[in-house]
Amino acid sequence: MIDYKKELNPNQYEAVINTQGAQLVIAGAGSGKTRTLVYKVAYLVENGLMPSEILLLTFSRKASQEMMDRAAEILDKRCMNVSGGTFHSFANQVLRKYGRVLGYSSNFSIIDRADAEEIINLIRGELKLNKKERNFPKKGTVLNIISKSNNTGKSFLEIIENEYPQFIDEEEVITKLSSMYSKYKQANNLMDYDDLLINLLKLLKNEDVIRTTLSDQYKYVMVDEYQDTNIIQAEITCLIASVNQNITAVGDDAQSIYSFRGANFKNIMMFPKIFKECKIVKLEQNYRSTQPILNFTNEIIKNAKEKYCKQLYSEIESSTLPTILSAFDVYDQAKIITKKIEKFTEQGVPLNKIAVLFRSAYHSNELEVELKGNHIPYDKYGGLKFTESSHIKDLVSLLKVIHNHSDFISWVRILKWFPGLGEKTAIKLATDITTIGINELISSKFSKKKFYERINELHKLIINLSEEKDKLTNITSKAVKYYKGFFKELYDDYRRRSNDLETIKELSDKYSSLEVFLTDITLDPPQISSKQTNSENLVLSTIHSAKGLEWDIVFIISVNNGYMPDNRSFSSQEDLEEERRLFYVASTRAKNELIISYLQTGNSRRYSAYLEEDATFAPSMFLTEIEELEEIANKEESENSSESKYFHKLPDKLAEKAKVSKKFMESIESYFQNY
DNA sequence: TGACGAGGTGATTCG
DNA sequence: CACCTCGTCA
Repeated sequence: MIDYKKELNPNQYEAVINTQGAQLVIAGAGSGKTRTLVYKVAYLVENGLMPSEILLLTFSRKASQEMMDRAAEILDKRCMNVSGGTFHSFANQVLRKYGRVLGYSSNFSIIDRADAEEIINLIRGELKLNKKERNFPKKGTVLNIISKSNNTGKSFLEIIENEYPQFIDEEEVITKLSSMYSKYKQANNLMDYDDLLINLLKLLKNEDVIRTTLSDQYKYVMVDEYQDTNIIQAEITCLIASVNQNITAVGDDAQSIYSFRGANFKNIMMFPKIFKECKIVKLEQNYRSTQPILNFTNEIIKNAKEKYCKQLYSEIESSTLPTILSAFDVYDQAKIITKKIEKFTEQGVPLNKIAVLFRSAYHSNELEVELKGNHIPYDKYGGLKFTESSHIKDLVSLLKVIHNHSDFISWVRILKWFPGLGEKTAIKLATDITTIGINELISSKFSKKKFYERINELHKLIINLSEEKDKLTNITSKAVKYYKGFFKELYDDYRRRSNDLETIKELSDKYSSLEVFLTDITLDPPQISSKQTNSENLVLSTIHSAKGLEWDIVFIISVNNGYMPDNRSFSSQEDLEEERRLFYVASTRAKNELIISYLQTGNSRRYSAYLEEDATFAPSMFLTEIEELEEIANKEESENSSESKYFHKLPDKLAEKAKVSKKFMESIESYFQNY
């Protein structure tokens, strides 16, 4: 028996024991949101619900797994069997079962972003849109437009007008391309990430039997991170709860950071309107950070243009203020941060209690070099995933072809391994293979004699491996062995990459079905390449990937205009507001110490396109706009050499002289050009 | 016509 | 690091 009243504060307690009808929990950063959900799972199970009758939808698979583990710890093992996962993985489960209704067979494949881009590229080539005279959007851009339209319900025209006005004349062609893309996926039994959600919604909307069956099964529905759901997910949520209407949505409007994926925190505001008599509970006490850190984070969010009143407070006192330090440049910053980390470890702080956060994955490049040089082990989250590196995509393509012999995109990729066989020939051969069939191709008319032997050999291997019924590692091992025959020719740095091939073998070890393995690595791509990652290491992470996590000491680096906020966000107020929330999320990860660093010098070209011409490289507006900064944070200059005296902003008295100097420089430019 | 290496460039963020 | 473009060669 768990004493819920003792374990939880009054608001958390209320959120847990209220199990009838709809409930919205507005949970500020660090307010024990996860704890509340964990206890709620336990409470529901303890009070007689079958674990399978509870649906727990979370933002990442890891998050739901963790919650179930913790619930199992405080109650018992039954909590492990709660239904749950991400919206995407839930959609996958449902569609494997009922996808037939929509014309998919149950063994449909899920394509990742790279596959989707390849298909777009292919169609673009077919439509002869890749001519360089024509300034047609790149494949990634096309996919962004399509995906945004899917996830927001906005028309292509609207999106192009707002975000890509230079392509306004291409709207018609993009529409054409998009419909060909859909047809391609249908014809090949493929779904992309958006299709999973769209198709699930379609099922729930159009099929009364399926909707009723499912929503009857789930007696209680819980959705975490509701501020980061998009309109499709919100509708799915409502329909899945439509029979019993017992539902808890948890979220924080101040932490909405996924609008690029169509997330809309207005879902939170809509929720109580959709479910009548919805109870609203606010969790405002922060159990994570010290009061000085909260003073700082409250200031960040205070400047938000659209906000919903909520003032976080903490009972954790501390005399340590957040630190703001300025570094000369990225290299200087890398050195300073590394030194500080070393100092902390000397004081006995374990490395895994420290994290370095940044806006974009590549912002940590220089720091990573410095850390390696000083033998500080780290794990990096965010950015390129393991499965997105090109040698892993190679290998996975082979596995995909073994699973589905007419996977066109993967065939193209594999065929290009053969020396002398490029894009065009690969497309021709792959077309033949997937239309005529490889058996027929091999046995009869084969136009490209040159490659006959090699393709025949490859074909035999594929047939062989797709009949392999034993262990999945047998398949992956043989696939790796075959691939290694090309590997060294394909990559100069094959040594560095070669470990990853072993990792794929190890990853596949846990699986018995190739289909499940391929689905899993697409829906939940492993982040880190070295499998021996352990929790002892320092954490480097993008802010997005740090969501929901916490560390004793948090560094946020490169907090400059152009980096944080990212240069692209300067074009719209809304994007800028999201960047602010991002900075807020980053800062609220810190428990005891928050250290923010900005650069004095850098590449102002990064964002000058969006600002007035003479914009200088400057600390983030999110720092400079805080008026009481001096009182709530300590400032530190880089101790590094005399370089640190560099001014990031030209003193007024030098402005006139700077003009003279610049003019002179420009006047002599031609001499040197013609030199 | 197609393959392919060299060289430049510019980087969101995630399922 | 991945993508794009360009020049060269078969």
